[in-house]
Amino acid sequence: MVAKDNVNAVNAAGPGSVPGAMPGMGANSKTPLYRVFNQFLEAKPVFTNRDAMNISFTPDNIPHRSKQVEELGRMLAPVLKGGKPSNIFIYGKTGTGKTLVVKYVTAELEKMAGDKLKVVYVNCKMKHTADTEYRLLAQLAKEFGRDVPFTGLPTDMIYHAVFEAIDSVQQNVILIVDEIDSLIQKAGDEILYTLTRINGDLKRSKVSIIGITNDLGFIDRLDPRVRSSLSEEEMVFPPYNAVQLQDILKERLVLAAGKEAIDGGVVEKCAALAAQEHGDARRALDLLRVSGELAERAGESRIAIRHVDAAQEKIDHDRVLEITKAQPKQSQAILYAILQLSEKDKDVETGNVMDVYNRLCNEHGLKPLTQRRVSDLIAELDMFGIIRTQVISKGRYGRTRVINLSLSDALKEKTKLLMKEVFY
DNA sequence: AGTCCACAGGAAGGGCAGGCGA
DNA sequence: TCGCCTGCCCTTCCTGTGGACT
Repeated sequence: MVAKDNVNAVNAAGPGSVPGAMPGMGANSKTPLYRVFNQFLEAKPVFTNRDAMNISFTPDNIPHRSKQVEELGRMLAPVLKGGKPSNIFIYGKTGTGKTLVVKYVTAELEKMAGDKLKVVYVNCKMKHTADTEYRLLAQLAKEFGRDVPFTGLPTDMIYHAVFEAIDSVQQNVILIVDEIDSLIQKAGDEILYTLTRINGDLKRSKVSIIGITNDLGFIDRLDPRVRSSLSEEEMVFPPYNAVQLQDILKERLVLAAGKEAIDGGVVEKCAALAAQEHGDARRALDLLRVSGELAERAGESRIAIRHVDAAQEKIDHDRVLEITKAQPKQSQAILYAILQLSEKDKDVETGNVMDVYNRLCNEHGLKPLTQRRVSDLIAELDMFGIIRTQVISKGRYGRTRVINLSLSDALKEKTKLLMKEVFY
């Protein structure tokens, strides 16, 4: 194990020395870490501009989204004459360029409008940032220069602080609420009702809302009053096809690395794999970026097809293992129960998961949760994509959830090992 | 057609932690 | 210090569900 070798290297270096330090820093050129760093420094990098491969990077040109860019531009243009644009509701699946286009258009608009416009972006999926009514309001207050505690104040006080802050200067405000469905799921649609009517309480400023979601059925579940005011204008972002994804990747490669950094077929493969997942550009970029990183780590200066295969495996592994590690112990016990049951080739249903879970709790001194709570945690695991569940009726023998693991065999083994580490 | 089962899942609320102002 | 507020995790209670069984 590398970690063990490094510990030995630390001990061997003696007290006060820096393990694997670089030349000029008291380096010991024989330590394994020194060789790792040195190899990295000497290797020709695959990506000369790593930032361009990042999801959050906003390029000057967004391929295959010019229609949406222009349409959104036209909707927001009234700002330039001091008018209030309509509220806009945007939906489309993950990785279809919604956030990118909105950020790009509003940034360009801000350049032209100057002080007359303030754009505020909040992502409601960011845990502990804007995922509840209170936190969203606190985040808004902060954006407008009011410091409020992250908990403790009555909600009406926060509302007041936000209204006052927005109205302190005459301005047009565009409030971008990304992943808006997460907020409504937790906080209800009352907050949207208030926000869409905020202009009635403002004397100097005007606020327009751009709501973004990848839940296509979200708008139908809203209160009709909120629906009509939030979606004065609507935009739909269709998924990219494989050819469009190739263009996106090629454009980013020009900025990040150059065509000489990849073998033929690499871009095509990344695009094809991402196109299988509802045309997700984010997935395509991730695949290419991780492929490049794997190539670099192997000391190679070109990305080959085999790096893409390895990258796909790695992305799935990392995601699942990271989620699993971050789960509370109760959730881990439920997942472990599902893993054990699926190993025995038994029908995995809520009832027998409860049995195994209760046994695990007894063995490990955990206080078992109620069936109601376990049911929610199973639904959560489903949401993370670790398991797939389906509610079925067995007639006289009741209704239940049939649970299947959606992990490859290799990943199942790794997850099982991880669970053993946690519980034994 | 009515009954039954084993849950799913919504609603309400308890208990705790953490923060604020008086 | 105390009362009040929010977030979060959880339980309790309840209604709904849908296909097999009677």
